[in-house]
Amino acid sequence: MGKEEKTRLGEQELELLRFVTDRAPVTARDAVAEFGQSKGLARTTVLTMLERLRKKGFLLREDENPPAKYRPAQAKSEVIQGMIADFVERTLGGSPVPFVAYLVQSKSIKAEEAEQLRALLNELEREDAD
Amino acid sequence: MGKEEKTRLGEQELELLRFVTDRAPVTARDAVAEFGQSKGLARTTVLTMLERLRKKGFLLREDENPPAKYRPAQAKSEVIQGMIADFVERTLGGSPVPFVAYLVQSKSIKAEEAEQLRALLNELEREDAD
DNA sequence: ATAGAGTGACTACTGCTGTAGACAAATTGC
DNA sequence: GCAATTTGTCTACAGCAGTAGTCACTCTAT
Repeated sequence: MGKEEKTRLGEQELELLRFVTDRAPVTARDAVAEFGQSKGLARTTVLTMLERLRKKGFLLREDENPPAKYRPAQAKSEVIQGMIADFVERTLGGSPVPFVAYLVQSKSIKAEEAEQLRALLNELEREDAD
Repeated sequence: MGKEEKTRLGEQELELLRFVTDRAPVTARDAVAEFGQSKGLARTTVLTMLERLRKKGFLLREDENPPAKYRPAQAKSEVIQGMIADFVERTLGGSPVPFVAYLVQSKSIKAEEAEQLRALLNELEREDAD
């Protein structure tokens, strides 16, 4: 995720990126009508953000025929994982422990996720034993 | 964390806040000498950021006698958990699933971290059993 | 042919973040 | 007493994020 390492996304840009990632492919009009309207943003505000995201490399635009269609430059999961990696590195100093502590204390981890984490830890234990 | 809901912190501000949170109480001179120098920042840059963080309510300053000492307005864990909560809400739409997926895929957990994670999961298990 | 609708580019503004010099006042060392 | 050092405030700039109006062009409906 080279581009993201060079630029930062603002709050609103992030949410627009997620919107497009969830709904791709999206026309500007779609984004204006749904994303923009739900946030009370002017048409040109949404257009500007789409263009900035495209210029930053987070969105791609297919515009052989109007209306142009936008989609994320990376698969949805990559977009999200890049953001998480970024957050963990910049805010938590690289350690995921405080994040898990938060999830445990806020009781937002469900049994399935806890199970996945246990499986991961077991696998790491096996690898360390090798 | 009412203040943080009103303002956002930039990257550098965040790291300075973490530095002060880790080392409290900290004089401006400490911050300039350690934080600033490690990042190649001018003295007045660090001073400005300290003052902005104080004005935003993230730092408190005891200045009955020079040199003033800075400390976080909230306990370290609260600062961190507030940021995580913020991130989960804004970037992950409230769901911990993408973070768990990130942990599973990143394979970057250190042994010490794995141990701490195990303890957290054990705690979760105990709570679920109650 | 023309009005209306849709589209995308251009432009511009505010406040914030990151950055840092200049300055005055207080303190310290000689 | 004075120079040097330390401290904190004031000020200012560039670039970015968020915001949005205007305009020209294309397409559509009449």
